[in-house]
Amino acid sequence: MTDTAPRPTLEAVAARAGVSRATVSRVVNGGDGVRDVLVERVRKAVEELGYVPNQAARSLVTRRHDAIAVVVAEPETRVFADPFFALQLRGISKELTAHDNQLVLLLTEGRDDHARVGRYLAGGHVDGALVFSLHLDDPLPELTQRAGIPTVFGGRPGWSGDRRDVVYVDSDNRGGARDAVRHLAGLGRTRIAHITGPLDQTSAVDRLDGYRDVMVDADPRLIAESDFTPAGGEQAMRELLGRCPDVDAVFAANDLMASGALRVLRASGRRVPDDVAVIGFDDMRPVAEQTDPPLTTVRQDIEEMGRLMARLLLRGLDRDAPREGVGAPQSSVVLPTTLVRRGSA
Amino acid sequence: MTDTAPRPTLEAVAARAGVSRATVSRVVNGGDGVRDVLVERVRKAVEELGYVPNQAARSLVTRRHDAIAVVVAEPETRVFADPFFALQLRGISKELTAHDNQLVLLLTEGRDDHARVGRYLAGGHVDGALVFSLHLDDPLPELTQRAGIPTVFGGRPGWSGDRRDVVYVDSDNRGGARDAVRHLAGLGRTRIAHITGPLDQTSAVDRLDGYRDVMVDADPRLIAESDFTPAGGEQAMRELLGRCPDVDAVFAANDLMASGALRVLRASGRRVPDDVAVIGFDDMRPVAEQTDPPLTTVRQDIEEMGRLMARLLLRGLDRDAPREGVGAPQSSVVLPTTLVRRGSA
DNA sequence: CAGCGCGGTGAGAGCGCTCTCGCCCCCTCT
DNA sequence: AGAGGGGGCGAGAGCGCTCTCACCGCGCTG
Repeated sequence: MTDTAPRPTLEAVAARAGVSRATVSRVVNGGDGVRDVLVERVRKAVEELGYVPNQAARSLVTRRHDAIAVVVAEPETRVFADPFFALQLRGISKELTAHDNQLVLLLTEGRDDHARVGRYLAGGHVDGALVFSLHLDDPLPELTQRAGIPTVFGGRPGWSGDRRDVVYVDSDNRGGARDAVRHLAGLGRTRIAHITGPLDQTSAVDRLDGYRDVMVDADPRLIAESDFTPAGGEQAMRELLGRCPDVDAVFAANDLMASGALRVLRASGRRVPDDVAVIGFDDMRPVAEQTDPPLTTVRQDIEEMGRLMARLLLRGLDRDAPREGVGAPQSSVVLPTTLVRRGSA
Repeated sequence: MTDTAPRPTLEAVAARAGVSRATVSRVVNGGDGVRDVLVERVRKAVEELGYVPNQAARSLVTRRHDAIAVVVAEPETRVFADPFFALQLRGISKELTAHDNQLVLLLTEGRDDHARVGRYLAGGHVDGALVFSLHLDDPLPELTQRAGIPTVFGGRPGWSGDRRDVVYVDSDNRGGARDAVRHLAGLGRTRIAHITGPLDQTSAVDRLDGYRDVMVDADPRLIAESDFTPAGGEQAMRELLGRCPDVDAVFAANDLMASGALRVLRASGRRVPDDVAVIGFDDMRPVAEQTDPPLTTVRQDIEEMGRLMARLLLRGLDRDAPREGVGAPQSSVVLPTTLVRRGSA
């Protein structure tokens, strides 16, 4: 933990190369309009001195930071504790890195933190924000809006229905759910139950809608509201079994709940998929592949979602484009899902 | 995505409050040595104008950034895809937030990225770094060292043996492993096998060492080298069963491998824990609780590790302390582990 | 051959903030 | 009551960079 040596400045490089600061600056930022001889000389000086531009000084004048905030609200840290978020983050990171942007991670817990995040975003530390806020009543979207900072959401924000300028990236939750339920129907199942996620999250709502799209007049008793956890899945499955002992298929809104359902089904003496077919959602490998039988599920390309979010945001920033294009809203993207067949259905 | 309105500057606040820039600055930074009347007036002006300090300008002169880099190397993104890393990140985030520091996340993939990270760290964007680099040959430690930036490692770095000034936070992998194996021995098991992680990671090595501490002259055939994945665990378990059909206990270096081993054991007709007792490591809930039977395992307080890393680093930065304390190496911390008994042993 | 244009370069003015000084005023001490 | 001291405040000099603008010299045109 040694103290850092005094870092060389532009001035120093200029002196060594025998040119002006302006020229060094030009070279460092691309070198257009500078004779090759000088470019070479400056490069050499930079190399020898180990010069690295001071980002603070640069930002001060350019008003750019080449940094993007990724905001994750506490409720999401559940999501965050599963690979879902990690993969998304990885996608984001890859894309940002490719464009020389830094990733500033903001995790929030509760109300106070929202204020803090708002202050941070408004503080002009970052050029844009990627926000994970899948809850209906989340204040985050409002917040970034007010901070006047370009934002792309991960997952459809709950209140976005009426706002045209909200940009988000989401999986086709509804379509994926439809595929799953259709697959079950195609298997000849008729008593198809659904275990929902928490209905204050758009993803859960959309999956339920997809289920309803296919099961147009489903017995309402075939729907059990749950919470995306394995324990919740067990609980919901027990309820379903109690209400409708004749259920012959279950579509759970995520793999975790499906795994819980699987256990309950087995404990009840039912065979999967023979007596009851089961489909999950997410394709969380560690879970889906380890269940018995392995879980048939709906896969979404999570890493791609992250990458896309970043891409959309950066494009929206549109830094080198004609002025009028700046901050122009991109349109949202909904990524397709695919059904992954394993043993459970 | 509206363009940001021109943000008010210190100057503007000063004008509105009828004081000098210096006074506003004083108030914004704590307000010592300013009369209450003025403090109040400035506060009001700040409020009305919605003033937020420009961090770039501030950093330019203070040479502080109140930002910490968290560096995760690609090989770790495996780890990263499990809750382990997410939790650690959460701990880090909490601690940093509490001290008004930002978290800049750097994920690296391959050699090129190392250069990039090196440049970034050297670029003076952050005040310190938290590095996850558990591999024996990892260049990252070297890198932060050269960048002259205070660093705390997550997990004992491979080459740290001879370096006194390396600070890290780790779990007591060796002790935890000892506890696990002792527990198995206490159960009366004598043919206790060990499935290792990849031995280029210190955590895997340490767990193996712990195993050996107890099984002083263990049959070498009872040790199978693996890779921390479920598939690897299956493979290793098959090998073990082939070599030593009489094995009556298995200590796997993580839960994922233990879950794989469990499956193989069951497939081989053995009963767990009756015929073969199994213990994992990590206490990755989603895995450990879902196996059949639920996995007995060694828990580490992951979030606390993260928090501790951040705390150690911030303390090392020691910004407000007497000059001589700055950058003083803190000592490393090794967190205790606890055995969590479930059904498998 | 004068004049124009243009690519290439340097000088210098900030960007918004912190921090050191020095000034002023008021309070205390003798 | 005068001198000395100290707390409170403002002036101003940068921090390291970018960017505009003016300048210089060249080759070209008329």
